[in-house]
Amino acid sequence: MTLTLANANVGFVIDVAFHALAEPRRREILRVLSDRELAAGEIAARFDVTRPAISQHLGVLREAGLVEERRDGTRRRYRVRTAGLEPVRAWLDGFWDERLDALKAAAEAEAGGDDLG
Amino acid sequence: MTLTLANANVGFVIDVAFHALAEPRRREILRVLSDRELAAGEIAARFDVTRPAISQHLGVLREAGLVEERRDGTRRRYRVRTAGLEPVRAWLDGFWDERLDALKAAAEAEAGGDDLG
DNA sequence: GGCTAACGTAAGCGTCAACTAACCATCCGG
DNA sequence: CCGGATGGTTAGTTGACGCTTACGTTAGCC
Repeated sequence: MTLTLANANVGFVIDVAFHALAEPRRREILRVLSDRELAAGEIAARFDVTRPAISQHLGVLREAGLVEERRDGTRRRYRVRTAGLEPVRAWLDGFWDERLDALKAAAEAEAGGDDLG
Repeated sequence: MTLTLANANVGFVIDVAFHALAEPRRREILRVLSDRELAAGEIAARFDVTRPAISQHLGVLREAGLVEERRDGTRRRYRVRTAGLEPVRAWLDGFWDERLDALKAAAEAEAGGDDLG
């Protein structure tokens, strides 16, 4: 309601994704999981922080749809969910397109609109 | 020094960029600036928060290399700096490539390595 | 059933970030 | 020079976040 943009539904997903990616540790977790599936303890073993900290990070990544959880006995294997990165890429692409369109329109307007052919 | 990764120099730039983009208000500022150049007051007039808040956001965006400042009398016109978004895109692309390479290698290894030709 | 391993969760704590209010700096017209 | 306009800066507050310690939960094994 604050702005005129329709950021009621779409903006939330993008916000969660960017928020999750803003933390360097979470990006490193994604990098570690990029090529293989690992259990929570195996992930935590690669960092200096305690295991609960990693668990909380995994929870944030899971809420953002960036990782997927698969239960295997007492283990919980985590794997990257590629679809979760699409909102971010879509935001970047949309930004680019919007900008290019505006620049092209501005160039045409400045030239008088007779340089199309 | 915390990890074995060489995130001393490159990681900092990416961190600053992601941190700047993590704030929804700053992403909206970039959207507003995507098609036109605006002064600080004109930007602030489009939001509910006070001008100092916008000024601080603009400072963060400037430090992250996402916007450019151009002085014009007492006015300060701000414009999007496209190059600032490249580290983010590079991170996403690098993540994709790394992941695809690992998956391809895993598939070849699982097949026995004789399915190359 | 008891024991251990693997994990998530809750409470508490220190730190950082976003916001507001008040202040300071710069530029321009009279 | 003076007054208003534009806008960055500082001090202080509030809320969120990441981390640790302690505890609860589930699965497998004897």
